[in-house]
Amino acid sequence: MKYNCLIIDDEKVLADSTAEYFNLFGVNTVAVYSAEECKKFFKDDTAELVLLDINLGDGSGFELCRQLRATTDVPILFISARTSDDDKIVALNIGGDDYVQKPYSLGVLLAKVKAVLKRFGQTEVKKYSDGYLKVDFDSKQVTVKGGAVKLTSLEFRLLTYLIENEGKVISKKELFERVWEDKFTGDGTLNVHIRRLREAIEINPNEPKYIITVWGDGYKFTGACV
Amino acid sequence: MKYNCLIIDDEKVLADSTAEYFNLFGVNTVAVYSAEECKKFFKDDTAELVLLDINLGDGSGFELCRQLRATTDVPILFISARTSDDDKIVALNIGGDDYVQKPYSLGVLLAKVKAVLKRFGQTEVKKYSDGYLKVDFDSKQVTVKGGAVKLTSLEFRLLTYLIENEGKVISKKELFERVWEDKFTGDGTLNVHIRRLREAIEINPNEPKYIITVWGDGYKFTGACV
DNA sequence: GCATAAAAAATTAAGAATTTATTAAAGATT
DNA sequence: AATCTTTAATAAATTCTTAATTTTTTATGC
Repeated sequence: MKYNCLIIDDEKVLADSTAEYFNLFGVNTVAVYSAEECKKFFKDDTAELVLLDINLGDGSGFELCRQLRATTDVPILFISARTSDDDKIVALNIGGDDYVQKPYSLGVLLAKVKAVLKRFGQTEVKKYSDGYLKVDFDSKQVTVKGGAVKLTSLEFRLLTYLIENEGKVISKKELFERVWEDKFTGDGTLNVHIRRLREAIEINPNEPKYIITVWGDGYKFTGACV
Repeated sequence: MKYNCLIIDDEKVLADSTAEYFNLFGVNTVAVYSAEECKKFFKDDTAELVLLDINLGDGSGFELCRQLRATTDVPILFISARTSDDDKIVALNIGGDDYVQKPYSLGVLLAKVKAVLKRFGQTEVKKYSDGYLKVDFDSKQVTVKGGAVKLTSLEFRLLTYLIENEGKVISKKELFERVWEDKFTGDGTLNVHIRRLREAIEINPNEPKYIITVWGDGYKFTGACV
C-alpha cells in the first residue's frame, strides 16, 4: 500500500498523535518506532514522504537515511530536538530534504508536509507503459501483452531501477549498490536475474529489446520498443 | 542567464553577504532588494531556486510569491524574522516550499539550498554533438550521420576522454593512465584502438578529421569538424 | 634540395583473455 | 513445503592484445 507519509520516531506518543493529526487532515500517514520497523515497512509498502527522527532507539536516523537513499528517492524530512547547526548540515548533506526542529507545531508541520506532497506528488512517475509492457510501480504489477506476469520482489526492484534510469547504462556495481543494497553476491547472481527478467518480459529472451547488455559496462533499459 | 539562486531581501547587507557566501561555495547566486527588481530579473534571467523575504520595502513577499507562481514553478523558500505559526502556514500554502527563520545560519541555509538544488536542479544531459557525430555519455550511444555506431567499452572510454579534453593534445602516457588505468599494454595496443575508433567515427579513417595524430606527442580530438 | 636512415605511427590478422549467457542444483527464506 | 536467491560449472560470445609488416614522418648528411 502507498501512504502519503511515514513517520519514524521512537517517541511513540508523539509519533502516533502526529500521525493521527495528519490523517485527520487528509494526509494518509502511518507511524513506526524504529529503524527495523521502517525497513520492514518498505519491503511491502511505500510512502511519498518520510519524517525521520535522528535519535532512534535502535540506531541513528542518519544511518537509516543513508540506507533508504540507497534504494529510494523519497523526500526525507528530519525531525530532531538537536539544535546544533552541524546536525542540520549533516542531515541535509546525506540526502535529507529538510530539517524540522522539535518541538514542532502540528499546523506548521502539516503545511510543510502538504507543500512537499504537492510538489512531489505530481512529478512522480508511477507507471511505465508501452503497447507491449506495462509496469505499475504502486501496485507492483507487471503486464505483458495484457497478461499479468509474476516477478519476485528482487526482480521487480531490478526492473524498477533499470526503468527509472531508462536509456542510461547502469554498471553492475551500481546495480549491486542500489538493488542489492551493497550486498555483493557475485556477477553470476546478476546474470541469472537478468536472464529471468528477460524471460519474463522480453518478446524473445534470446534477443532482448528492453534489457540491453552493454558489454564491459553493464545493462540499460530501452523503452518503447514496440 | 540562468542562476542557481536568487535572493530577494530588502536588507541589502544581509542579502549581499548571503549571496557572496553562496557564490564562494559554488552556488551561483544574485541578490535583489525589491519585488520590482525581482520581476525585472525574471524578464531576462532565471533561477533554479528563490529565497524570498516576506517583508519587502515595496510590498509583501506573499504577494510576490503569488505572482511568481502564476508563471513559474521554481522552488521558493521564504525567509523571515516573523515567528508566528500562521505566517509559516500561509507561506507554505500559497506555494512556498519552505520557511527559514531569521536570523539564519549561513552554513545551514547553504546546506538546505544545496539540497533543494540537488533535487530540483535540471539534470544536464551530457552529450557531444555536431552535424555529423553525436555522443551520448549516459546511454553510451554514438551516432554518425544519424546511424548508430557500435563501440566497445574501451573504445568508448577512449573517445570520451579525448572529447572531454577537446582541442588538447593528450600524450599516450596520459591515455594509458586515464583510459587503461595505468595498465600499460604497449603502444601497439593504443594504435589499434585509435584505428578502430577512426574507422567507427571518421568520414574517411585514412584522413582523420576528429582524432588527430600529433607526431611525437599523442592525439587530440578536434570537434565541430563538419 | 634530395636521398637515406631512423623513429613513430598505421595496418592487419590471429589467438589470448575477458565478459556474459545458460543451466542445473544447492542453499535460504517465508 | 514452496518459493526465491545464490552458487557453480560450462558454453558462447565479444573484446583486447600481440606481433609482424607496412607506411608515414622526421632527421641527417651530401
